[in-house]
Amino acid sequence: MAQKNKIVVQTSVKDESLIELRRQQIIGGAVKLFKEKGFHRATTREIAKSAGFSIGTLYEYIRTKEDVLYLVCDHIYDEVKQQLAGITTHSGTLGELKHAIKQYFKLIDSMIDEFTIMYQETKSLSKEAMHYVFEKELGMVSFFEQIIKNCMPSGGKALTDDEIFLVANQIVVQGQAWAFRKWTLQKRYTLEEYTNAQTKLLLSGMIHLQEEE
Amino acid sequence: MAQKNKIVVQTSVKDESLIELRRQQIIGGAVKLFKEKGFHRATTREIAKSAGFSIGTLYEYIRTKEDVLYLVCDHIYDEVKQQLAGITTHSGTLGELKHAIKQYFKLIDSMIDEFTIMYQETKSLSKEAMHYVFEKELGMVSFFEQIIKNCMPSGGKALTDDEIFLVANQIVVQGQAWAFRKWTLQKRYTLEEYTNAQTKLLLSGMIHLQEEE
Amino acid sequence: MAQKNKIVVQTSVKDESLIELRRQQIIGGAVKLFKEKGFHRATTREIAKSAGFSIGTLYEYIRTKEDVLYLVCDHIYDEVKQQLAGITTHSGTLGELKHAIKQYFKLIDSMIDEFTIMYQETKSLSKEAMHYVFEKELGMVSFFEQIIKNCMPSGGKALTDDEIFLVANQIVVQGQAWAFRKWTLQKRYTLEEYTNAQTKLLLSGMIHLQEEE
Amino acid sequence: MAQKNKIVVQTSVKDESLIELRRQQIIGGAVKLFKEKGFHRATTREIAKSAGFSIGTLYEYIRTKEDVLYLVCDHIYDEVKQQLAGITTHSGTLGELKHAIKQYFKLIDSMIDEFTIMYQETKSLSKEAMHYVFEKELGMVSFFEQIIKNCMPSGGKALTDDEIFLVANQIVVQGQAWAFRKWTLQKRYTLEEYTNAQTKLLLSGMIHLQEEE
DNA sequence: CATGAATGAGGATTCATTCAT
DNA sequence: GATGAATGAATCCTCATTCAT
Repeated sequence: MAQKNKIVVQTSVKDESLIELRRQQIIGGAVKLFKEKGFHRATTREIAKSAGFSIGTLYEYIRTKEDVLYLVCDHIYDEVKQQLAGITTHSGTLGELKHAIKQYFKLIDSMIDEFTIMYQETKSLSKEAMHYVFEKELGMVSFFEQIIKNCMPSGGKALTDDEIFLVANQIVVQGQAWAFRKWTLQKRYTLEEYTNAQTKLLLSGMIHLQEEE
Repeated sequence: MAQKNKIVVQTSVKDESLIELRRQQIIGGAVKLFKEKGFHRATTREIAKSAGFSIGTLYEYIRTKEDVLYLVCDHIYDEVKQQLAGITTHSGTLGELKHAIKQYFKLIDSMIDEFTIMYQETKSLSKEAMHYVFEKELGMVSFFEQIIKNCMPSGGKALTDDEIFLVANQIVVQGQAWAFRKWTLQKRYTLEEYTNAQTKLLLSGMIHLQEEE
Repeated sequence: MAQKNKIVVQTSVKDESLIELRRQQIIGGAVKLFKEKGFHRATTREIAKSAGFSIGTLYEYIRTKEDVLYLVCDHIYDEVKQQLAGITTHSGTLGELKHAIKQYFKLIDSMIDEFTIMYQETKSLSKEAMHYVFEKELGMVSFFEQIIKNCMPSGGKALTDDEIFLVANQIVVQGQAWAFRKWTLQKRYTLEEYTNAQTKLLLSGMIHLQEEE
Repeated sequence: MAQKNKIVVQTSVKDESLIELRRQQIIGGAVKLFKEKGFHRATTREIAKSAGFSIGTLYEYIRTKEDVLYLVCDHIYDEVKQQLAGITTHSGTLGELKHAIKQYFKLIDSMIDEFTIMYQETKSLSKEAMHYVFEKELGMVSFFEQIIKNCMPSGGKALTDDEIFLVANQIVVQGQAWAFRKWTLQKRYTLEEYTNAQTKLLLSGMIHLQEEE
C-alpha cells in the first residue's frame, strides 16, 4: 500500500500547521455534509459553514470544490493505511489473516460515511485524482494478497497468484459491502457476526479451493 | 423478485405506446450520458438531445430530471427480472445455482453502464424511489436465496437461513463488483474466468461450511 | 355607452354560431381560472381544459392568450351594457338615479369575479384592447352622467358638468369598490345596506352641494 | 395604522445598512419596471439591472421574485404611514379632516406608480403577504375613522360607527381612484380641484346624513 | 373541426469562485 | 489570514404556439 504521487491541493496560506488544522475541519464538515446530501448537492457555502469558517477562508485552503472531495478521499486512505499498518503480526498464520479481516471490517464500520461517500462520488473526481484513488484501492488489495500469501498452510497445492488476487478482492469488496448494504445486512447480523460468517465462508472456500479441481 | 408499487412517472402525453417508445429513447440517451459524466453533470438539454428530441418533448414524458434517473434504475431491474426469470431450471441441483450465477454475471457484464450508474446515483433519488430500488435489490437477493435453498445437497447439516442469506448476498455483491472493478479485474480475468473462479470459491466455501464447526 | 370599434378576435372557424358557443365556453372557463390564479398564472392548456376542449381547439377560436382576456373584458361590458340598458325609466326623477345605482351595484355583485379580473388584468392587454376597455369605462360614467343630469330637481342652482362628472365617477368607483373590498365591507354591510348607505351619502352630498358655497 | 408582524424577507447578507441600501435600489428599480410592464412581464434580470446590479446580487437580498413585489408594497405603506402620521393636528375640527384628505390625496399623487402597482399585483402575493397588505389597508381606513370620529360637530345626531366606516372607506377609495383613473379625471380636474370637489361632496354628504332620515 | 404531440425561447434561481476590505 | 458581498454562467423547467393527423 505504498503511497506515491500524493496530489497536492494548492493553498495560498503559508503556515503548515494551520493548513493541517483547517483541512481537518474541512474534511470533517464535508463528510457530514456529503453523507447527508451527496457531493453535488452540498454547496461550498455549506461546506465552509460546516467546517466552521467563511467561504472566503475555505477558498484559502482549496482551489476548487473538487479539492474537498479529494481531500476526503485521501484522508480515508490515510486512515486506512495507518490503521492497517499496525495490524500485521507477521506471524504468517491463518490467525493473522482472520485478524486483518476483522480489523479491516471494523475500520470500515467506523468510517461508514466516509467510505460510502468515496465510492459514490469517486467519478466526480478529475481523471488524475480518480487514478490516485484507484491506486489506493489496489494498495488495499495487495495488502491482503501479501497476508494471504504468507499465511497459507504450507502443505497442499499452493493457490495461484490469480486465486490469491481473487480472494483478496473478495475481502476488500465484502468489507465495502458492509458499508453499502448495512441497511439490510444489519437486520440479520451484527458487525461481529457478519465478520465471523464472512471469514468462515471465505477461509473455508479458500482452503478447499485446490481440492475441488 | 415480485414487482410491487411501481412508481408512476407522470406524463402529459396520453398515447401509451408513444410513451413507451419515448421512454426507451430517454433511457437509452440517459444511460450513455450518465455513464460519461454522471447524473449531476448531465443537463436536461443534453438528455433530451441524446434521446433525440427537444427539452420540451422530454418534459412531456417526465416531471423532473430525477424521473430520468428513476426511469433508468427501473429499467435495469425490469431487464434483470426478465432475464433471470428465464434461468431457473428448477432442477434443484448445484448445477442450477452455477447456471444462475453465470447468467447473472453475464447480465451484469452486458449492462455494466447501467449498473454502474444505478449504484452510484441511487442516493440522488427521492426517498420513495430509493426505497423502490432497495426493494428490487432485496428481490435479487431472495432470488438467489431460493435457488440455494433448493439446491443444497440433502446430505449433511443444512445451512441456516442466515447463512443462505449471506451467500446470496455474496453472489449479488460479487456480480456488482464485476461492474465496479472491471477496470482492474479484467487485467487478470475474462468474465468467464472470473465467473468460474468466483463460483468455485463460493460453492467450495458453502459446501464445507457445516463441516468446519 | 355606445359601442364602437369592437375589436375582432380572429378565428379560423367559419360557423358563426359555433364560434359564439365556443367563446362562451372559453369565457366561462377563463373567468373561473383567472379569478383563482390570475391571468398570468393560468396556462392556455388550463383555459382549454376549463372550457371543455383541447388546446388545439382553443387556438381555433383565438389568436393569442391575450385574446382570452380581451374576450372576458368585452363580455363583461356587453353584459353591463345590456343590463343597464333596461334600467332607465326616463322618469327624470331622483328615484330613477337611485334605481340605476341599485341595479348597477347588483350587477357588479353578480359579476364580482369578472370585474375583479378586469380591473386587475387590464394592463396585460395590448394598447389597442386597453383603449377599447377604457372607452367602455367612460361609457359607464356617461351613462350615469346622463341620468344625473336628467334627475336633478329643477329648483336651485344646477350642478356644473364637472360636478356631475365627479358624481358619476363616484358611483362607478364605489360600485367597483364593492367588488374589490367585499372582503372587508361585507363584515358590516350586506349589499343592500351598502347600496342604501352609499346612495344616501352620495345623494345627500350632491343635493347640498350648491348650498355649501 | 399600527404596524404588526412585518414579514421578513430573507437575506444572505449580514450588513444591515447595506441591506437597507440595496433594498431601496431594488424597490426603485422595480417600481419603474413594474409600472411599465407589470410584475409578471418584468424579468428578474431586468429588475436587477434596473436596480443597478447583477441577478446574483439581487438574489442575495431576496429569496424569490415575489419578495420584490412584497418589498414594493411594504415600502408604500411605510411611506404612507410615515407621511400621514405627521398630519393629524388633533384639533378635532373639520379642518383637520380636510387637511388629512388633502395630504392623503397628495401622497397618492406623488406615489401613483407605486399605488397602481400595488393594487394591480396584490393578488400575485402569497396568502401571507396579501394578508399583511390587507391589514395595512384596514389601518388606513381606521386612520380616517379616527379623525372623522373626533371632528364631527358635536351638535346633532352623531354618525353611527358603520357610517363613519363607510365615509372613511370612501376617502380611501376615492384617493385610490385618483391613481387608477388619473388618465380620465385629469382631463377635467387638477389634483387640487379634484381634492376640493371630492372633499366638498363628501363632507356635504356626511354632514347632512343625519338630517335625511 | 378537433386533437394533442412537439417545439424551443424564455424565465427564475443557484452556486462556484473572486477580490476588496 | 479572514471575511462576505458581488458576479454571471449555468441549469431546470414552463408554456404559448404550431401543425400533422
